[in-house]
Amino acid sequence: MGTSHLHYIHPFVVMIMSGASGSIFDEFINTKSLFLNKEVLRHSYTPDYLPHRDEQIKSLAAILSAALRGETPSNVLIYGKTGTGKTAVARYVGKELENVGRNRNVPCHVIYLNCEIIDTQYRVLANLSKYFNRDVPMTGWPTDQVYHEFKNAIDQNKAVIIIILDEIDKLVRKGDEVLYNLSRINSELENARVSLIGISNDLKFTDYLDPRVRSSLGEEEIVFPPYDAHQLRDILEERAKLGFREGVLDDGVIPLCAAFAAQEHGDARKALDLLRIAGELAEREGAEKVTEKHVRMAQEKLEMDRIVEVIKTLPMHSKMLLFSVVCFESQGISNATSGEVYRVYREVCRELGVEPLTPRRITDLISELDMLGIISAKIVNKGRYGRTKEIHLTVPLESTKSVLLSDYRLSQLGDFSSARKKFTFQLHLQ
DNA sequence: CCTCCACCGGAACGTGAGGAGT
DNA sequence: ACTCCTCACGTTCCGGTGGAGG
Repeated sequence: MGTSHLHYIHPFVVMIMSGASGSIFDEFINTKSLFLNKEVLRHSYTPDYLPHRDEQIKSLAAILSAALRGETPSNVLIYGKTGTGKTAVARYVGKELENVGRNRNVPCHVIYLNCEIIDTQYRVLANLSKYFNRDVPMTGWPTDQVYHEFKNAIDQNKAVIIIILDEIDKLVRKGDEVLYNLSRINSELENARVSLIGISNDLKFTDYLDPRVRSSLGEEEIVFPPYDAHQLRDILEERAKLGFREGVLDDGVIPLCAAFAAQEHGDARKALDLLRIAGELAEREGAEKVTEKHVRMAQEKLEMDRIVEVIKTLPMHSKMLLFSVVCFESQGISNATSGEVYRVYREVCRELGVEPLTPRRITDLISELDMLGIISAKIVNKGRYGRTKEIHLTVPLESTKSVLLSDYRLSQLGDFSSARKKFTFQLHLQ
Protein backbone atom coordinates (compact mmCIF):
# COMPACT_ATOMS: atom_id res chain seq x y z
CA MET A 1 0.00 0.00 0.00
CA GLY A 2 2.29 2.73 1.26
CA THR A 3 5.23 1.88 -0.96
CA SER A 4 3.91 3.80 -3.93
CA HIS A 5 4.47 7.03 -2.05
CA LEU A 6 8.18 6.45 -2.12
CA HIS A 7 8.41 7.07 -5.82
CA TYR A 8 7.68 10.70 -5.29
CA ILE A 9 10.05 12.48 -2.95
CA HIS A 10 8.80 15.66 -1.47
CA PRO A 11 11.20 18.64 -1.49
CA PHE A 12 11.17 18.73 2.30
CA VAL A 13 12.35 15.19 2.43
CA VAL A 14 15.20 16.07 0.10
CA MET A 15 16.13 18.91 2.38
CA ILE A 16 16.28 16.66 5.38
CA MET A 17 18.16 13.97 3.54
CA SER A 18 20.71 16.42 2.25
CA GLY A 19 21.11 17.83 5.70
CA ALA A 20 20.59 21.35 4.41
CA SER A 21 18.09 22.29 7.05
CA GLY A 22 17.94 19.07 9.03
CA SER A 23 18.98 20.91 12.14
CA ILE A 24 15.79 22.88 12.51
CA PHE A 25 13.82 19.67 12.44
CA ASP A 26 16.25 17.97 14.76
CA GLU A 27 15.86 20.76 17.20
CA PHE A 28 12.13 20.62 16.90
CA ILE A 29 12.08 16.91 17.53
CA ASN A 30 14.57 16.95 20.36
CA THR A 31 13.28 19.87 22.33
CA LYS A 32 9.57 19.52 21.82
CA SER A 33 8.85 15.84 21.92
CA LEU A 34 8.62 14.33 25.35
CA PHE A 35 8.34 10.89 23.83
CA LEU A 36 11.05 8.55 22.69
CA ASN A 37 8.66 6.02 21.32
CA LYS A 38 4.97 6.40 21.76
CA GLU A 39 4.21 2.92 20.48
CA VAL A 40 5.44 1.19 23.63
CA LEU A 41 2.86 3.14 25.61
CA ARG A 42 0.01 1.60 23.70
CA HIS A 43 -1.58 -1.51 25.11
CA SER A 44 -1.31 -3.21 21.74
CA TYR A 45 2.45 -3.30 22.15
CA THR A 46 3.94 -6.57 23.39
CA PRO A 47 6.80 -5.79 25.74
CA ASP A 48 9.84 -8.01 26.25
CA TYR A 49 9.43 -7.93 29.97
CA LEU A 50 6.17 -8.30 31.83
CA PRO A 51 6.49 -7.37 35.50
CA HIS A 52 4.50 -9.41 38.04
CA ARG A 53 3.43 -12.01 35.57
CA ASP A 54 6.29 -14.48 36.07
CA GLU A 55 4.01 -17.09 37.54
CA GLN A 56 1.52 -16.96 34.68
CA ILE A 57 4.32 -16.94 32.10
CA LYS A 58 5.86 -19.96 33.75
CA SER A 59 2.58 -21.87 33.85
CA LEU A 60 1.84 -21.16 30.23
CA ALA A 61 5.39 -21.94 29.13
CA ALA A 62 5.26 -25.22 31.02
CA ILE A 63 2.11 -26.23 29.20
CA LEU A 64 3.29 -25.15 25.77
CA SER A 65 6.74 -26.67 26.20
CA ALA A 66 5.18 -29.98 25.25
CA ALA A 67 5.32 -28.68 21.70
CA LEU A 68 9.13 -28.61 21.81
CA ARG A 69 9.15 -32.27 22.76
CA GLY A 70 7.00 -33.01 19.76
CA GLU A 71 3.89 -33.59 21.82
CA THR A 72 0.58 -31.79 21.63
CA PRO A 73 0.22 -29.18 24.34
CA SER A 74 -2.97 -29.20 26.38
CA ASN A 75 -5.60 -26.67 25.51
CA VAL A 76 -5.56 -23.71 27.86
CA LEU A 77 -8.16 -21.27 29.08
CA ILE A 78 -6.92 -17.95 30.37
CA TYR A 79 -9.18 -15.87 32.59
CA GLY A 80 -8.81 -12.37 33.88
CA LYS A 81 -10.35 -8.92 33.76
CA THR A 82 -9.41 -6.35 31.13
CA GLY A 83 -5.88 -5.05 31.44
CA THR A 84 -4.49 -7.90 33.49
CA GLY A 85 -1.95 -8.88 30.88
CA LYS A 86 -3.66 -11.94 29.41
CA THR A 87 -3.08 -11.04 25.79
CA ALA A 88 0.41 -9.72 26.40
CA VAL A 89 1.48 -12.90 28.20
CA ALA A 90 -0.05 -15.18 25.58
CA ARG A 91 1.60 -13.32 22.72
CA TYR A 92 4.91 -13.10 24.55
CA VAL A 93 5.05 -16.79 25.37
CA GLY A 94 3.89 -17.59 21.85
CA LYS A 95 6.67 -15.51 20.33
CA GLU A 96 9.28 -17.19 22.55
CA LEU A 97 7.97 -20.60 21.65
CA GLU A 98 8.26 -19.85 17.95
CA ASN A 99 11.83 -18.62 18.47
CA VAL A 100 12.96 -21.61 20.46
CA GLY A 101 11.16 -23.93 18.08
CA ARG A 102 13.02 -22.39 15.15
CA ASN A 103 16.40 -22.83 16.86
CA ARG A 104 15.71 -26.43 17.69
CA ASN A 105 14.19 -27.17 14.33
CA VAL A 106 10.79 -27.98 15.79
CA PRO A 107 8.34 -25.97 13.73
CA CYS A 108 5.81 -24.16 15.93
CA HIS A 109 3.22 -21.77 14.58
CA VAL A 110 1.41 -19.46 16.92
CA ILE A 111 -1.60 -17.77 15.40
CA TYR A 112 -3.36 -14.96 17.16
CA LEU A 113 -7.02 -14.21 16.43
CA ASN A 114 -9.16 -11.63 18.10
CA CYS A 115 -12.65 -13.00 18.19
CA GLU A 116 -14.20 -9.62 18.71
CA ILE A 117 -13.48 -8.88 15.05
CA ILE A 118 -13.32 -12.42 13.73
CA ASP A 119 -16.55 -13.54 15.25
CA THR A 120 -17.99 -16.30 13.12
CA GLN A 121 -16.95 -19.85 12.39
CA TYR A 122 -16.37 -18.94 8.75
CA ARG A 123 -14.13 -15.96 9.48
CA VAL A 124 -12.09 -17.90 11.98
CA LEU A 125 -11.43 -20.70 9.50
CA ALA A 126 -10.80 -18.28 6.64
CA ASN A 127 -8.26 -16.35 8.69
CA LEU A 128 -6.52 -19.52 9.79
CA SER A 129 -6.29 -20.71 6.18
CA LYS A 130 -4.94 -17.34 5.11
CA TYR A 131 -2.13 -17.72 7.62
CA PHE A 132 -1.01 -20.78 5.67
CA ASN A 133 -1.24 -18.89 2.41
CA ARG A 134 -4.40 -20.59 1.28
CA ASP A 135 -6.54 -18.37 -0.82
CA VAL A 136 -9.95 -18.39 0.78
CA PRO A 137 -12.40 -15.63 -0.09
CA MET A 138 -13.68 -13.77 2.93
CA THR A 139 -17.16 -14.92 2.03
CA GLY A 140 -18.90 -17.29 -0.31
CA TRP A 141 -17.59 -20.79 0.29
CA PRO A 142 -19.49 -23.41 2.24
CA THR A 143 -18.10 -23.53 5.74
CA ASP A 144 -17.03 -27.17 5.62
CA GLN A 145 -15.03 -26.52 2.46
CA VAL A 146 -13.05 -23.85 4.30
CA TYR A 147 -12.60 -26.28 7.15
CA HIS A 148 -11.12 -28.88 4.83
CA GLU A 149 -8.93 -26.31 3.16
CA PHE A 150 -7.52 -25.35 6.53
CA LYS A 151 -7.07 -28.94 7.60
CA ASN A 152 -5.19 -29.80 4.43
CA ALA A 153 -3.07 -26.68 4.70
CA ILE A 154 -1.76 -27.46 8.17
CA ASP A 155 -1.38 -31.17 7.65
CA GLN A 156 1.25 -30.73 4.93
CA ASN A 157 4.04 -30.74 7.47
CA LYS A 158 4.81 -32.03 10.88
CA ALA A 159 4.23 -29.00 13.06
CA VAL A 160 2.56 -27.81 16.20
CA ILE A 161 0.00 -25.12 15.65
CA ILE A 162 -1.16 -23.05 18.56
CA ILE A 163 -4.22 -20.93 18.03
CA ILE A 164 -4.77 -18.07 20.42
CA LEU A 165 -8.44 -17.10 20.50
CA ASP A 166 -8.64 -13.76 22.25
CA GLU A 167 -12.01 -12.71 23.66
CA ILE A 168 -13.24 -16.21 23.02
CA ASP A 169 -16.51 -15.46 24.81
CA LYS A 170 -17.53 -13.26 21.88
CA LEU A 171 -17.17 -16.24 19.60
CA VAL A 172 -19.13 -18.57 21.84
CA ARG A 173 -22.06 -16.23 21.83
CA LYS A 174 -22.57 -17.10 18.18
CA GLY A 175 -22.35 -20.84 18.73
CA ASP A 176 -19.60 -23.18 19.81
CA GLU A 177 -19.38 -25.20 16.62
CA VAL A 178 -15.96 -23.86 15.65
CA LEU A 179 -14.60 -24.70 19.04
CA TYR A 180 -16.05 -28.16 18.83
CA ASN A 181 -14.45 -28.71 15.43
CA LEU A 182 -11.11 -27.20 16.35
CA SER A 183 -10.86 -29.04 19.65
CA ARG A 184 -11.19 -32.40 17.97
CA ILE A 185 -9.36 -31.65 14.74
CA ASN A 186 -6.31 -33.59 15.96
CA SER A 187 -8.03 -36.91 15.38
CA GLU A 188 -8.30 -36.06 11.69
CA LEU A 189 -4.71 -34.97 11.23
CA GLU A 190 -1.78 -37.13 10.13
CA ASN A 191 1.18 -34.86 10.78
CA ALA A 192 0.31 -31.60 12.41
CA ARG A 193 -1.01 -31.05 15.92
CA VAL A 194 -3.29 -28.26 17.00
CA SER A 195 -3.82 -26.82 20.43
CA LEU A 196 -5.93 -23.91 21.54
CA ILE A 197 -5.47 -21.06 23.92
CA GLY A 198 -8.71 -19.32 24.81
CA ILE A 199 -8.65 -15.91 26.45
CA SER A 200 -11.72 -14.63 28.22
CA ASN A 201 -12.59 -11.97 30.73
CA ASP A 202 -15.87 -13.64 31.48
CA LEU A 203 -15.38 -16.33 34.09
CA LYS A 204 -18.70 -17.94 33.43
CA PHE A 205 -18.62 -18.16 29.67
CA THR A 206 -18.02 -21.93 29.73
CA ASP A 207 -21.57 -22.29 31.05
CA TYR A 208 -22.81 -21.81 27.52
CA LEU A 209 -20.49 -24.42 26.08
CA ASP A 210 -21.23 -27.95 25.07
CA PRO A 211 -19.86 -30.10 27.93
CA ARG A 212 -17.52 -31.93 25.56
CA VAL A 213 -16.04 -28.67 24.32
CA ARG A 214 -15.79 -27.37 27.85
CA SER A 215 -13.77 -30.28 29.13
CA SER A 216 -11.54 -30.34 26.06
CA LEU A 217 -10.90 -26.60 26.03
CA GLY A 218 -10.39 -26.28 29.75
CA GLU A 219 -7.74 -28.97 30.15
CA GLU A 220 -5.61 -26.31 31.79
CA GLU A 221 -6.75 -23.03 33.26
CA ILE A 222 -4.74 -19.99 34.23
CA VAL A 223 -6.26 -17.11 36.15
CA PHE A 224 -4.82 -13.62 35.97
CA PRO A 225 -5.48 -11.61 39.11
CA PRO A 226 -5.81 -7.83 38.80
CA TYR A 227 -2.72 -5.72 39.44
CA ASP A 228 -2.53 -3.62 42.56
CA ALA A 229 -1.34 -0.01 42.50
CA HIS A 230 2.20 -1.03 43.33
CA GLN A 231 2.46 -3.50 40.49
CA LEU A 232 0.95 -1.05 38.07
CA ARG A 233 3.68 1.36 39.07
CA ASP A 234 6.34 -1.15 38.10
CA ILE A 235 4.69 -1.76 34.76
CA LEU A 236 4.49 1.94 34.02
CA GLU A 237 8.09 2.52 35.09
CA GLU A 238 9.16 -0.19 32.70
CA ARG A 239 7.30 1.26 29.75
CA ALA A 240 8.11 4.85 30.61
CA LYS A 241 11.81 4.05 30.36
CA LEU A 242 11.28 3.12 26.73
CA GLY A 243 8.49 5.52 25.91
CA PHE A 244 9.57 8.83 27.39
CA ARG A 245 12.78 10.80 27.25
CA GLU A 246 14.60 10.72 30.52
CA GLY A 247 13.50 13.10 33.21
CA VAL A 248 10.35 14.40 31.55
CA LEU A 249 8.05 12.69 34.03
CA ASP A 250 7.43 14.38 37.35
CA ASP A 251 7.79 12.10 40.35
CA GLY A 252 4.10 11.94 41.09
CA VAL A 253 2.99 11.10 37.59
CA ILE A 254 3.39 7.34 37.52
CA PRO A 255 2.02 6.74 41.03
CA LEU A 256 -1.02 8.81 40.18
CA CYS A 257 -1.69 6.92 36.94
CA ALA A 258 -1.30 3.68 38.88
CA ALA A 259 -3.67 4.87 41.59
CA PHE A 260 -6.37 5.87 39.13
CA ALA A 261 -6.11 2.58 37.28
CA ALA A 262 -6.03 0.55 40.49
CA GLN A 263 -9.41 2.01 41.38
CA GLU A 264 -10.67 0.57 38.15
CA HIS A 265 -10.03 -3.07 39.03
CA GLY A 266 -6.29 -2.84 38.38
CA ASP A 267 -6.51 -2.25 34.68
CA ALA A 268 -3.03 -1.87 33.19
CA ARG A 269 -4.52 -0.82 29.88
CA LYS A 270 -6.17 2.11 31.56
CA ALA A 271 -2.95 2.99 33.36
CA LEU A 272 -1.03 3.06 30.10
CA ASP A 273 -3.69 5.12 28.38
CA LEU A 274 -3.55 7.63 31.20
CA LEU A 275 0.21 7.90 30.99
CA ARG A 276 0.30 8.25 27.23
CA ILE A 277 -2.51 10.78 27.07
CA ALA A 278 -1.01 12.77 29.93
CA GLY A 279 2.16 12.92 27.84
CA GLU A 280 0.28 13.99 24.75
CA LEU A 281 -1.54 16.71 26.63
CA ALA A 282 1.69 18.00 28.14
CA GLU A 283 3.32 18.01 24.73
CA ARG A 284 0.44 19.82 23.15
CA GLU A 285 0.66 22.67 25.61
CA GLY A 286 4.39 22.80 25.09
CA ALA A 287 5.27 21.85 28.64
CA GLU A 288 8.76 20.66 29.47
CA LYS A 289 7.53 18.03 31.85
CA VAL A 290 4.54 15.84 32.38
CA THR A 291 2.98 16.68 35.73
CA GLU A 292 0.19 15.33 37.90
CA LYS A 293 -2.01 18.02 36.47
CA HIS A 294 -1.70 16.41 33.06
CA VAL A 295 -2.63 13.04 34.50
CA ARG A 296 -5.77 14.50 35.97
CA MET A 297 -6.57 16.12 32.65
CA ALA A 298 -6.02 12.78 30.95
CA GLN A 299 -8.32 11.08 33.44
CA GLU A 300 -10.97 13.66 32.70
CA LYS A 301 -10.51 13.28 28.97
CA LEU A 302 -10.86 9.51 29.13
CA GLU A 303 -13.95 9.80 31.26
CA MET A 304 -15.38 12.43 28.94
CA ASP A 305 -14.73 10.29 25.87
CA ARG A 306 -16.46 7.40 27.54
CA ILE A 307 -19.51 9.45 28.40
CA VAL A 308 -19.79 11.00 24.96
CA GLU A 309 -19.56 7.57 23.38
CA VAL A 310 -22.14 6.11 25.72
CA ILE A 311 -24.64 8.92 25.22
CA LYS A 312 -24.15 8.96 21.45
CA THR A 313 -24.97 5.29 21.13
CA LEU A 314 -27.97 5.39 23.44
CA PRO A 315 -31.28 4.27 21.92
CA MET A 316 -33.72 7.00 20.96
CA HIS A 317 -36.00 6.75 23.97
CA SER A 318 -33.12 6.77 26.41
CA LYS A 319 -31.87 9.92 24.75
CA MET A 320 -35.24 11.58 25.04
CA LEU A 321 -35.40 10.53 28.66
CA LEU A 322 -31.97 11.97 29.30
CA PHE A 323 -33.05 15.09 27.48
CA SER A 324 -35.89 15.41 29.98
CA VAL A 325 -33.52 15.04 32.90
CA VAL A 326 -31.30 17.72 31.38
CA CYS A 327 -34.33 20.03 31.17
CA PHE A 328 -34.61 19.93 34.94
CA GLU A 329 -30.92 20.09 35.48
CA SER A 330 -30.48 23.24 33.43
CA GLN A 331 -33.02 24.95 35.66
CA GLY A 332 -30.99 23.97 38.65
CA ILE A 333 -33.43 21.27 39.69
CA SER A 334 -31.39 18.28 40.71
CA ASN A 335 -34.02 16.29 42.57
CA ALA A 336 -36.68 15.70 39.96
CA THR A 337 -38.87 12.68 40.64
CA SER A 338 -39.50 9.95 38.10
CA GLY A 339 -43.07 11.13 37.69
CA GLU A 340 -41.98 14.65 36.82
CA VAL A 341 -39.33 13.42 34.45
CA TYR A 342 -41.83 11.12 32.83
CA ARG A 343 -44.25 13.97 32.17
CA VAL A 344 -41.56 16.01 30.47
CA TYR A 345 -40.48 12.95 28.55
CA ARG A 346 -44.01 12.57 27.24
CA GLU A 347 -43.93 16.17 26.05
CA VAL A 348 -40.67 15.53 24.28
CA CYS A 349 -42.26 12.55 22.56
CA ARG A 350 -45.29 14.55 21.53
CA GLU A 351 -43.05 17.29 20.16
CA LEU A 352 -41.17 14.76 18.07
CA GLY A 353 -44.23 12.79 17.06
CA VAL A 354 -43.05 9.62 18.78
CA GLU A 355 -45.22 7.23 20.76
CA PRO A 356 -44.04 7.44 24.38
CA LEU A 357 -43.06 4.32 26.28
CA THR A 358 -44.97 3.33 29.41
CA PRO A 359 -43.81 4.43 32.87
CA ARG A 360 -42.83 0.87 33.67
CA ARG A 361 -40.43 0.75 30.78
CA ILE A 362 -39.08 4.18 31.68
CA THR A 363 -38.16 3.05 35.20
CA ASP A 364 -36.02 0.37 33.57
CA LEU A 365 -34.39 2.93 31.29
CA ILE A 366 -33.75 5.15 34.30
CA SER A 367 -32.04 2.26 36.05
CA GLU A 368 -29.96 1.65 32.93
CA LEU A 369 -28.78 5.24 32.78
CA ASP A 370 -28.02 4.99 36.47
CA MET A 371 -25.90 1.89 35.89
CA LEU A 372 -24.04 3.65 33.12
CA GLY A 373 -23.17 6.39 35.58
CA ILE A 374 -24.82 9.15 33.57
CA ILE A 375 -27.52 9.92 36.10
CA SER A 376 -28.04 9.05 39.70
CA ALA A 377 -31.46 7.74 40.69
CA LYS A 378 -31.98 7.07 44.34
CA ILE A 379 -35.18 5.92 45.96
CA VAL A 380 -36.64 8.37 48.46
CA ASN A 381 -39.74 8.18 50.60
CA LYS A 382 -41.78 11.32 50.80
CA GLY A 383 -44.23 9.81 53.22
CA ARG A 384 -47.68 11.04 52.43
CA TYR A 385 -46.42 12.10 49.02
CA GLY A 386 -45.39 8.66 48.01
CA ARG A 387 -42.18 6.92 47.21
CA THR A 388 -40.21 7.70 44.12
CA LYS A 389 -36.75 8.10 42.68
CA GLU A 390 -34.91 11.38 42.80
CA ILE A 391 -32.96 11.85 39.64
CA HIS A 392 -30.05 14.06 38.77
CA LEU A 393 -27.32 14.22 36.20
CA THR A 394 -23.88 13.06 37.30
CA VAL A 395 -21.98 14.17 34.21
CA PRO A 396 -21.13 17.68 32.96
CA LEU A 397 -24.30 19.45 31.88
CA GLU A 398 -23.06 21.40 28.89
CA SER A 399 -21.32 18.46 27.26
CA THR A 400 -24.39 16.32 27.72
CA LYS A 401 -26.52 18.96 26.05
CA SER A 402 -24.26 19.22 23.06
CA VAL A 403 -24.01 15.46 22.61
CA LEU A 404 -27.79 15.12 22.80
CA LEU A 405 -28.34 17.92 20.33
CA SER A 406 -25.90 16.33 17.92
CA ASP A 407 -28.60 13.75 17.35
CA TYR A 408 -30.49 15.09 14.35
CA ARG A 409 -33.82 13.98 15.80
CA LEU A 410 -33.37 15.78 19.10
CA SER A 411 -31.94 18.83 17.37
CA GLN A 412 -35.40 19.25 15.85
CA LEU A 413 -36.47 20.38 19.28
CA GLY A 414 -34.61 23.50 18.31
CA ASP A 415 -32.35 25.53 20.45
CA PHE A 416 -32.13 24.01 23.87
CA SER A 417 -33.33 27.01 25.85
CA SER A 418 -36.53 27.38 23.83
CA ALA A 419 -37.27 23.72 24.28
CA ARG A 420 -36.59 24.17 27.94
CA LYS A 421 -39.09 27.02 28.22
CA LYS A 422 -41.74 24.98 26.51
CA PHE A 423 -41.27 22.11 28.91
CA THR A 424 -40.95 24.38 31.89
CA PHE A 425 -44.38 25.69 31.06
CA GLN A 426 -45.73 22.17 31.12
CA LEU A 427 -44.08 21.68 34.46
CA HIS A 428 -45.76 24.61 36.09
CA LEU A 429 -49.15 23.35 35.01
CA GLN A 430 -48.55 20.24 36.97
C1' DC B 1 -51.25 3.78 65.05
C1' DC B 2 -53.28 3.65 60.64
C1' DT B 3 -53.68 5.44 55.79
C1' DC B 4 -52.57 6.10 51.62
C1' DC B 5 -49.51 8.48 48.18
C1' DA B 6 -46.73 7.72 44.01
C1' DC B 7 -44.16 5.18 42.51
C1' DC B 8 -40.97 0.53 42.48
C1' DG B 9 -40.05 -3.72 40.39
C1' DG B 10 -41.32 -8.88 39.64
C1' DA B 11 -43.92 -11.99 36.47
C1' DA B 12 -46.04 -13.21 32.46
C1' DC B 13 -46.93 -12.29 28.01
C1' DG B 14 -46.69 -10.13 23.02
C1' DT B 15 -44.04 -8.95 18.95
C1' DG B 16 -40.78 -8.57 15.35
C1' DA B 17 -35.99 -9.36 13.77
C1' DG B 18 -32.53 -12.47 12.83
C1' DG B 19 -30.26 -17.05 12.81
C1' DA B 20 -30.28 -22.13 12.41
C1' DG B 21 -32.16 -26.18 10.49
C1' DT B 22 -34.25 -28.69 6.74
C1' DA C 1 -38.28 -21.12 0.74
C1' DC C 2 -40.04 -22.54 4.77
C1' DT C 3 -40.54 -23.32 9.70
C1' DC C 4 -38.79 -23.08 14.28
C1' DC C 5 -36.26 -20.97 17.92
C1' DT C 6 -34.19 -17.37 20.48
C1' DC C 7 -33.60 -12.83 22.00
C1' DA C 8 -34.27 -7.97 22.78
C1' DC C 9 -37.56 -4.78 23.64
C1' DG C 10 -42.11 -3.42 25.44
C1' DT C 11 -46.60 -3.82 27.67
C1' DT C 12 -50.06 -5.23 31.20
C1' DC C 13 -51.08 -6.41 35.58
C1' DC C 14 -50.27 -6.09 40.18
C1' DG C 15 -48.42 -6.82 44.87
C1' DG C 16 -45.29 -4.09 47.75
C1' DT C 17 -43.61 -0.06 50.56
C1' DG C 18 -41.57 3.93 54.16
C1' DG C 19 -43.14 7.56 56.36
C1' DA C 20 -45.95 12.42 56.60
C1' DG C 21 -50.15 13.51 57.99
C1' DG C 22 -54.39 12.61 60.02
